[in-house]
Amino acid sequence: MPEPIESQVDLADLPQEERLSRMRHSAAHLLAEAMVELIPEAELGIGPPTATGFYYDFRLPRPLTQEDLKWLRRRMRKSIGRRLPFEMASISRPEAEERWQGQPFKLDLLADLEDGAITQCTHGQFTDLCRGGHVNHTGEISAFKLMSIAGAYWRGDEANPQLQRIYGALFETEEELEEYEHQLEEARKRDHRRIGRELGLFTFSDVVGQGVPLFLPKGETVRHLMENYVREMQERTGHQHVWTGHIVKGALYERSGHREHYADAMFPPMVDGETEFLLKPMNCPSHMTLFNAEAHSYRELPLRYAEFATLYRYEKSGELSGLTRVRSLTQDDAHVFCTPDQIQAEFALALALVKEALETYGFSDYRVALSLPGSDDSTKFVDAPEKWIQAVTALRSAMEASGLEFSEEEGEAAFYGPKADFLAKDVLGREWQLSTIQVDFIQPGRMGCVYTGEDGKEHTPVMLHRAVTGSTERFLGVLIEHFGGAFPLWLAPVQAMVIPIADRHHSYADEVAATLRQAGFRVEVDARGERMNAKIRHAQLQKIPYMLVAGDREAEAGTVAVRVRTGEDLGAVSLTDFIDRIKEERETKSLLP
RNA sequence: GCCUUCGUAGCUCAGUUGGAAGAGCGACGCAUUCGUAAUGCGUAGGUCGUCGGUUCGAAUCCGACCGAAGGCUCCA
Repeated sequence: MPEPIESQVDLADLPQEERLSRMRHSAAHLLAEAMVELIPEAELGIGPPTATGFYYDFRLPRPLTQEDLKWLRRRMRKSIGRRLPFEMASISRPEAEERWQGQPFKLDLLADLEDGAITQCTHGQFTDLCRGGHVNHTGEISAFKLMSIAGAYWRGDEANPQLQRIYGALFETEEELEEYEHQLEEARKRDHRRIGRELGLFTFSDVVGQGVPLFLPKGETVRHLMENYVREMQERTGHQHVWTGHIVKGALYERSGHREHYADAMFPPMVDGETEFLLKPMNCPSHMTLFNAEAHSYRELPLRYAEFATLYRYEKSGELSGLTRVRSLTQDDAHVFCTPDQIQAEFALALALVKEALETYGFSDYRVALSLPGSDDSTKFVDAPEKWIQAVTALRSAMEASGLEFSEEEGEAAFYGPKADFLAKDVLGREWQLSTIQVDFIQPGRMGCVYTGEDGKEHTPVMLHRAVTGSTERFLGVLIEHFGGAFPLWLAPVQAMVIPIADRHHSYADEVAATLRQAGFRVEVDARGERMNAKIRHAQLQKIPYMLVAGDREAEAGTVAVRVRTGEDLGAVSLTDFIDRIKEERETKSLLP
């Protein structure tokens, strides 16, 4: 017989996170209950809480519809109204196996549980295998909504059956739920794919192929500015830029070890007689080849190679998404060859670059995840225990020296070494992995990289991999959403729109534009046969930082009437004063307006 | 790659039970020459994603393929 476990809690005493998590998990139980009623042959997977709600996975004889979601929600609400207690009980393995006979996923879960640690949870007529964490009764479940239906593999493994997952959102109050839906709506409005089209930045075409973004002139302008910024930063910090082409012999990646680990993610080879070429999916082997082209002394180290390289990765078709997940990407990649003693200083330098860049772009809120090798999976990581210890120790002490907060994540390292990944929060609070710094004790040895040390003997350098913005495409996608398309002046593809009020002001408008261009600004004149109001509206929608209205008064006085895209009206400003203002903004990379 | 949904004009979207392809915005033309978020009138623009099938007849029903979105998985 199941043995009851007392689990009364006073919800008000719990921290909000815990309270929400209990409500969300409990709601998942109601969903499963409702599903079993709707489709009795449903096979149940798992139903955990998530950051915004919960989900439950089911194997079903038919696809779910939107109508089903409505029905399920109504059924769940009914259970809430009944204020049914959630009763936890301990249960023996034979009893559990008996109860979940015909529920293959529950039996699968059961197999992983220790005897004596098997518990179930019952509310009303429904009992689920469950480790606990509920509210006291169904009436304590608050505002929720069933959001979407998605496919998900059992235990997240492609080799397992695919289940249907229902996602729900749950918050403590209706207002918070609405707020969450509002946030989703805001995110949709800021979607970089939508803004990219509206602002004429980039496009995709099935004629060219999946996952290859095509940049229109305005989008290319922004890309170029982003790259220039990193290039300038790299030059001033002792990096040397290199260039290594687009294809590489397959054999090089066999030697480096990449082919073994990433074969699935490379495009199929091009074959020329006996030789296979691959589209370059990463730069490290090319940069190590460059390193090997010359003899190196310890006096030259650290040697920092940087490249803006277009890489090609065969992402599976279902993984592609706008600019954030593409098949052709440009990496602001750098490889630093150094001695073990220099790791800490080089890491600090890389960190300084990353910090500066993230802050310049207005990502003031970011955290660092230290990705370490897992203890169990020997195939995923190169087997060289003492080198891993060395690399992890170096990275950890460098992180500690930096004073930045960081978390450690097991099993997330690259095959050749640990990584420090930078996760930045955008204005909507979403987290994006952007920059990365990695320590590599493995590849330089494999590739035969050596330098002559002070002792006159050959030594293998350590290599740091580092990307400031990661992929330009991805970073741009994130930036578009972060700024909602309203780029700061230094990045804006069009920095000012001159708006002549009537045709007779065109020549003055052209003069104004010419003067600004002379000062190095990107300016357009709206010479359409439209009214001034329409031109202002157009410039506003294009998120152009400054609108310069040019009419009789301005032409007379040699001024422009400046409207900022925030709506602020600066009134008549002399052209030289205006240029001073935007020069200042450009030089400081100001985040205003 | 897999699951679900979707694909109609440059964009956003209507299009009833299978019976003559529509609107708004944008583009273009003409008129208007205007003071801080949409001037008026007109014109052009579609092999209804592609291919095949069912049918007297397909945007509509069926199949395959291509592409997109949301997930799962992965990310040097």
